[in-house]
Amino acid sequence: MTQLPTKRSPCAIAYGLDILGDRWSLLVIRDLMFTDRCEFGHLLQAGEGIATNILSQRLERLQRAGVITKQPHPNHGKKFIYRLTDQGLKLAPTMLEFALWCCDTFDDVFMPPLVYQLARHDRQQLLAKVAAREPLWTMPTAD
Amino acid sequence: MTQLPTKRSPCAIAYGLDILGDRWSLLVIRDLMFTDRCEFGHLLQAGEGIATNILSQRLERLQRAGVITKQPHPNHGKKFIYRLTDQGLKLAPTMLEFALWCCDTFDDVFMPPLVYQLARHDRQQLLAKVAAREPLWTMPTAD
DNA sequence: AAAGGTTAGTTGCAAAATGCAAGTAAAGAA
DNA sequence: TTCTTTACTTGCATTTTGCAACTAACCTTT
Repeated sequence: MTQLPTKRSPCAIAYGLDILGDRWSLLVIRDLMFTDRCEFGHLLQAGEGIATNILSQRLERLQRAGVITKQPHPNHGKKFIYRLTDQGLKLAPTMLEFALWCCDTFDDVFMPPLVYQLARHDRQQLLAKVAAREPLWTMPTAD
Repeated sequence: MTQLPTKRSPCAIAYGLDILGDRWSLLVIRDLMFTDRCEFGHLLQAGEGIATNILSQRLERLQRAGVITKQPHPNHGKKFIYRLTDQGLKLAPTMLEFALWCCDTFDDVFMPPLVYQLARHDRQQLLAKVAAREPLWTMPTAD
C-alpha cells in the first residue's frame, strides 16, 4: 500500500524528513518512546486528535522504514502492539534535543517536569530508561 | 499573511512540529546552519527542488516563529539575507542527532564526511563552528 | 538613458495529502 | 446470540503542495 518515498536527494536529512517530516509521526514516536501507550486506541487518544486513517498510514510508514514493529497482542486477538525497533529507540537523543529546544523556544508549552529535569541534568539516566523501555510519563487521556 | 498555528495541545513537541514538521523547513535550516547559503536563490538551488512559493512560505513562518531573520543585502537592493537567530542556532544539537540517525538508519544517504566525523568524535568543536556561523560544507549546485 | 538580464518573489490552477464522519469486519464479553 | 470493543477502511470536503507562468524592482551593459 503505502510505499517508502524515493529519494529526492542523497542528503540524509532530506530522506529522514520524507519518513518523519510531518505533523504526526514524531508524536507517535514520542508516545511509543516515553509513555506506555502502544496500542492503536491509546495512540489515538494521546490528546492531539490524530484521525484514524492518518494514524493508520503513519504506523504503516514507520513500520516500513524499520522504526517500529507491529505484533499481535498476546491475549487479545484483535489488538496489536506497536513498539520502537532498536533503530527507533535510537531516535531518543534527537527527540530529547528537539523537546528541550521547543520548551526553551516557545511560550506556554509543556514537557513533563521529570523528563525535563532528567534531560537537563542526567541525560544518561534518561537515555538508559528509554533504552530499557521504561515509560517516563503517562499522557493525559481525553476521556 | 501566514499565521503561526494555534496550539493543538500543550505538548512542546506538538507545537514544535506545527512550525518545523514538514518536508522542507529543516532543509532550509540545514542550509542556513551548515552552509554559506543565505539568499533566496541559494536556498532554492540546494538540490532538492523546493518550489519558490513553498520556500517563500517557509521562510515567512520560520521568521514569525523567531527561528530566522531576514535582512536587506548590504550591497544589492533586491536581495535579502536570511540568518538563523540565536534560538535558531540552538537547533544545532537536534539537527546533528537527526542527521546522524538518518545516516545510520537508511542506506545510500549522504552526509558530508567531515561533518560526520566531527559529529561523532568532536561534537563540541562542531557545535562551536555552528555557533560561530562557520560554514561546514558547500552544497552541490544544480547548475 | 534604454534594453536586457537577475532576483525575489506572487498568482492560478491541478494534484496530492489531510481531516472528518460514517461504515465494517473480526474478536471478546454478557 | 447479541452487544460492545477494536482496528481499521472508505468517501468526501478542505487544505496543502507542486508546477508553471507572471511580475516588479533592481542591476548591468551598451
